Amino acid sequence: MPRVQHDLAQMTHQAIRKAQKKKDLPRFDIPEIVIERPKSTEWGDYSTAVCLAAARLAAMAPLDIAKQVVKRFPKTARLDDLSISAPGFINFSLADSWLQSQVEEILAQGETYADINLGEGKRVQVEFGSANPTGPLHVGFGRNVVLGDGIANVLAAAGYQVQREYYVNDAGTQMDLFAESLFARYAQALGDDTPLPEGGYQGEYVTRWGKAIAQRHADKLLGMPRRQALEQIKQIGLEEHALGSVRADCEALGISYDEWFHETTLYQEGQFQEIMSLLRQRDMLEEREGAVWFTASKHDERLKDEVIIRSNGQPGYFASDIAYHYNKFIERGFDWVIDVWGADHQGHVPRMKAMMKALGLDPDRLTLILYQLVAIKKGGADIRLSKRAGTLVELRELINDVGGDAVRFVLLSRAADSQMVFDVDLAREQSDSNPVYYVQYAHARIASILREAAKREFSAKNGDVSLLTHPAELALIRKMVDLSAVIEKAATNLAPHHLTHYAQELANVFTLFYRDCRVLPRKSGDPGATAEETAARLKLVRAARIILARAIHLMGMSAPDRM
RNA sequence: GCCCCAGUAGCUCAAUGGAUAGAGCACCGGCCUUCUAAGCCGUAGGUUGGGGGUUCGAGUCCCUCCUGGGGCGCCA
Repeated sequence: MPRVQHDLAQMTHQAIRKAQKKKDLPRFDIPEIVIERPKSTEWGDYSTAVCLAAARLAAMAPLDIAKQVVKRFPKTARLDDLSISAPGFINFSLADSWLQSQVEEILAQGETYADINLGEGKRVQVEFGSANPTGPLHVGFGRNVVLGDGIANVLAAAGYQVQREYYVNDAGTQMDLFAESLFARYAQALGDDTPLPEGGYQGEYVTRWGKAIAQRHADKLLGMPRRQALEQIKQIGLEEHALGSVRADCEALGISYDEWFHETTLYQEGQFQEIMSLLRQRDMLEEREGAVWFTASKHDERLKDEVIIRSNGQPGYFASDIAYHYNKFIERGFDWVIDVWGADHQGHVPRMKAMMKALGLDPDRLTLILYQLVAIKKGGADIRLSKRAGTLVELRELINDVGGDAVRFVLLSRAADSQMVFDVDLAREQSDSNPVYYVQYAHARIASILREAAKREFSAKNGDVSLLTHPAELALIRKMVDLSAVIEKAATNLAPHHLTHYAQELANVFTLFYRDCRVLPRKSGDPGATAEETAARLKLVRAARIILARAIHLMGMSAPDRM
């Protein structure tokens, strides 16, 4: 758990304080100390610009402040060089001996080496996916699940206790409409001329599912009263088809949920009534025009009131959301809840925050992650996605063509805020040059070296890590040590896309090491490596495999031994 | 009209307010007798949409304009 930047910031702080005590520096409030990775290696491994920020406060030149800080800097075996560069940066360089020791450390700790304890065991729920279960997932929802699962992975590595949940919207009008559409296709498959309902689901898959149900259940449903038949076909469509395909897609992408939470359960056991009376007590409800409204405008003038129970007596989606979040926080006691939504739900965010206040909960305990919708390009043309109109590009189709890992990598590699254009044809064409293979290939290469070493009976056992002095070896270790910082950055910003960049960099420095440093001796001619080097490098290679596999697993992908 | 998000290399995208803005793809030129060539090396590519401001320092923060995406339902 090497939180190098964190520790350096503390040490810098100590140094400034000490210099102030000794009157080498005047008294001033120490600004936040940010330790960063400089772009060029000539500035060392880490640097800070705190002296520039302090110049005005101290009424001194940044360079002079830096000299005092360096003079008072605590001794540490971790660093072997402290330097100052104009106009007042302090540059830190990690000691080779410390870097080498990390190889042993990684071998001892395994894949949890880079984990940190930011979360201190707090219970966090990440709810993602949660598409209406009225059809197969399309590419846009692929982004949702990949982002959500990536966030969950990163938070788990950062010391949170994470629960992954899919909210199944199995109540409400969309579901009824879906049931009616499905019933029509089912009846049609049996030669009964039932028309699609107005505004019904037109997608080809509804026909397909209708046919399948007709085959499996014959005309059983046609004989029932319509109400009962719709209820039955809703259940069949949901469990056997819609959720079944969601589960299969998630599996193909390497995603598994802890809980599939059904909306309908919110309306059982009187839970919903409880919440309504709670809101009534807090004077957040009002009856108007035959409906029950949530009076968000009482708390914040900028907000609009929202219908909770429609004039037809049916609760709306917001009613479910209130009950659902009451359940998350109060019934199940999560410390923090993260919901992952498409940007088309952005207007909903302020109401959710108002709801938290109305329930007497700190709004900061609920984080809404919004990702920009995926634009699809196919055959050179932009496609407008609509599940009801049946113009979606199925995620399954893409996974079959390109593979789950490649789809996942592409969808993960962009920040949630970026409006990504997914060119389906290009993704297929370039599937061979997808960076995911570069990363996995590096892992397979490592596995290959270790296989060969075992076959030729070379062992890392007595390897002396202090022999790892080649620039390519040290560069590799530096990058491995950096994983903690990447986890921290991804966890604090809820931005797992950093992992994809890190994995590529790590694969790259490994490949350069592979090019420059022979691990196993050649069988003829110049062996390329002494017995001692082989043993030490085998240790390094094993450690590299651990860190690379960790990065790959955090992205939810497989780390193959052969390709 | 109001609100949210974005605009960075030919394309797809990175870059906790820091030093010379980086990758991948595509293009061009080299490299397999060696632990995996799904690889390596090299060349080229930029007024970070325009303008103003804050700051020692701005792709990043603020204002404004332009362009694109999304939202402003008793749908979810």
